[in-house]
Amino acid sequence: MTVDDFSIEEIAESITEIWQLLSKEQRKLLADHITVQKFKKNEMIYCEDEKPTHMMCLLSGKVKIFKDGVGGRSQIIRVMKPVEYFAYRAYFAEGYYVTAAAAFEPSVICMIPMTIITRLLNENIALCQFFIRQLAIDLGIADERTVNLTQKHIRGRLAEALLFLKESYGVEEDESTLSIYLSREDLANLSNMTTSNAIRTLSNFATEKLITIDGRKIKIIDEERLKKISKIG
Amino acid sequence: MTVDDFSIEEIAESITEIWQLLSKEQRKLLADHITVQKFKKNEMIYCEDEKPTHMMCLLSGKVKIFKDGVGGRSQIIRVMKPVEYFAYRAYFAEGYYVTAAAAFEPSVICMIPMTIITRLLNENIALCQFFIRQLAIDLGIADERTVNLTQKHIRGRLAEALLFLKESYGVEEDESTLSIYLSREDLANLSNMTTSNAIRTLSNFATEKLITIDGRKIKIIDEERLKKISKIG
DNA sequence: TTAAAACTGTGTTATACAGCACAAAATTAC
DNA sequence: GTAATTTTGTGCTGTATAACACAGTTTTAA
Repeated sequence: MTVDDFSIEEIAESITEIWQLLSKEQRKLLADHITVQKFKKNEMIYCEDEKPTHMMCLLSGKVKIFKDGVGGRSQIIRVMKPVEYFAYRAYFAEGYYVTAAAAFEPSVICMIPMTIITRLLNENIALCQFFIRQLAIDLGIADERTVNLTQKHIRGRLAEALLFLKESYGVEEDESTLSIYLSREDLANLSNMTTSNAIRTLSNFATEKLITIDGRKIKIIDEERLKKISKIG
Repeated sequence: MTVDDFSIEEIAESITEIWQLLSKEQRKLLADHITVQKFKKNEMIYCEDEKPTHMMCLLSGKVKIFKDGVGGRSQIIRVMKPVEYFAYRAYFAEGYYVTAAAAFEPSVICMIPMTIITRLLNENIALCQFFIRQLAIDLGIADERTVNLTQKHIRGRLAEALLFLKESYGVEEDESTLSIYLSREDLANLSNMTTSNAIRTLSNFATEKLITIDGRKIKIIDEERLKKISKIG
């Protein structure tokens, strides 16, 4: 049995965090309703104000969750890496999406109808608790982020964004080059600043030998000083 | 049977949203472990970095959830009114409080040990779903708020705060005076600005006949224009 | 292969907002 | 009831950061 080139075993392996919580029948129910979808670079996955129908699990690639604000300025709220779940909040809150999602890179996403999740939730306490934990963690991060984005200065915010990217997506074999290559604009949208200021501040960091930049490749040289800059704001 | 002057029936009536989800034995378990605590005006309820032990339900009074940021500047994250639940997020996320809570006014709070909640969660799906819903709603609000606080201008943020207070705590008999009397500093901390700017912008709003101010009493006169100011930022 | 579009970089200007100082008023404490 | 403290209000100054303009570079498309 396969779903769009992926065997159900492969998918189960990927979504093991949820899969292992389920009974045999529940797994069957899930397997029968899973679909897999591919997204090109920069393709939208879902849009703000849309009605949520599926929970998603990123199988491969990288995804941003963002929100368009005043004057077309976009704010990246969080980023997803494999294998993380997203797009379920709005359904649980019985509302519409307040964010949008797009692929940073070509991505493969596993889609599970929320109606199925709801059915499973009615008979599986462990699954309920999985979502409680996830939501609680994300809410804590959101509260932190609100204060950091509003109160820290530009250097602190950019330093934080770089460290955040390292933590989220890791580094290449050299142990210091960020594994994600973002445009300056995305970097700005992550750190709540204009593109010009992201460019300028990034150059300053390079001059100060905190990082090196080669196009979109960013190498973190002095993580300790970056942390300090991020902390003091 | 009473808990600090409150009969268990009175408390049950207050926390009905959770109470009605429970079986007879579960109610007994809860009732046996509930305590009630009173807080004076401005008294701290819990602090950042503390270990969470109890879920709380505000029975009467008004409470702010806030976070101290860079340079002692404090940001109000959300406000609670009776009968709302709070202080449970950190426990679910298996971490410490990332926020603090304090009483705006003399408040009475019902405390339920998280260990009891956890036990109940293991046997009560409806209760699980209650928390999933609450957390999902709060996360949506947090995401909205992040963008509003970072991107809107000062007037937009203050207008939003005033409307938010009206929505949260309602108005007095005259249908327009906000039922909560905040210091200019709290108003500033709610809207992410300095106290001086809160004062100034508030006066401007009064001059423009959007509101009237009499000490800490704020009367909303032109809600439509306020909404417009809040929306355009 | 060339044209078009998107991205990156830099300098200049404009401005929203913070920071500070100080006075008046209101509240709290003794 | 008087002093001390906190809160409110106002003006002035400084600065962080947005906004704009433009040029060079890279990527995409036809």
